Amino acid sequence: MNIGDVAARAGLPAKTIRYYEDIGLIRPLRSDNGYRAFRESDLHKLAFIGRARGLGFSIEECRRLLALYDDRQRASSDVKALAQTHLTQIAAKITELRAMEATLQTLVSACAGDDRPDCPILTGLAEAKDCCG
Amino acid sequence: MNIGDVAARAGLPAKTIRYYEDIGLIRPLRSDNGYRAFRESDLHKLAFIGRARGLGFSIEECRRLLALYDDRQRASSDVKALAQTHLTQIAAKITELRAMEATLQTLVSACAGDDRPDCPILTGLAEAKDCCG
DNA sequence: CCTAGTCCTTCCCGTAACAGGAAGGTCAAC
DNA sequence: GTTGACCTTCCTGTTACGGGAAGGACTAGG
Repeated sequence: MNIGDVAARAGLPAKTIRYYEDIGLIRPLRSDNGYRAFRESDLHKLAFIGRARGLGFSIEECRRLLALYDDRQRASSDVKALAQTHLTQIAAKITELRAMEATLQTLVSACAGDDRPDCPILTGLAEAKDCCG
Repeated sequence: MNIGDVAARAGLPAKTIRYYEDIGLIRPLRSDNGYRAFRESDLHKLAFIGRARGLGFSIEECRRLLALYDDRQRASSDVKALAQTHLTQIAAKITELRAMEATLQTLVSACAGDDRPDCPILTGLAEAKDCCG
């Protein structure tokens, strides 16, 4: 398989796949013409990475997940710990975003949004309030 | 005021303040010794930017917000539109994160997390399911 | 006056995870 | 044999700074 084929099948841009090879996530073979020659196992790994990335795992976390996946002796507790940590970070991010959303929604709701210059959003940003830490 | 003073008062690292000058967000004066000489108005702007960043506005959005703040002729609708757009993006990000959270939570809950190798998290990532698009 | 310590300056590299694009080799088809 | 679609490497740019080096400036103490 050439890179275009795996890109289509894994749902990843060719650029991304080359990048993953650069950083050592995958190690495709090479054809005589210099083209990357992907095996089914490479495609499988790329799909795995793509799904992990889709769940918000960083590249380094993906690397660890792949290592655990390859390790038949792993303990599921190791995988679970990794996932749980990530889950906690996601929850924290959601909390942070919701706080932003609430504050901003308050400011936006207070703004007339007409052609006059008075704007509670701007004054809210200009004045130190309890709003933003 | 030297940079250390504004940094303390605005709650921003000196590095960040220099960066903001680099990209033209602020234009402090210079003392004879070459030190940046900040006015109260510079401090005010920095605090404004700090709060806007705290609400998740990008640097370019902060630049526009500052321009609107400086423009006494602005229409509050312009400010509101900017904020509303950002609010929509925040909401979209929250939705995305919640989807990740739900999927990942399902996988984590299904994982025994013991010393055995069987792991639904890994198999979930390895198999194409409806889970991750 | 000298020195130590704390401030300030500029400059350059590194981050995460790629995207865009240039310059050029390869291959399949007409 | 010449398009056109593919592939290659390499280099730059992105966001919003942080770390740290090399060196000048200022303050307090002896």
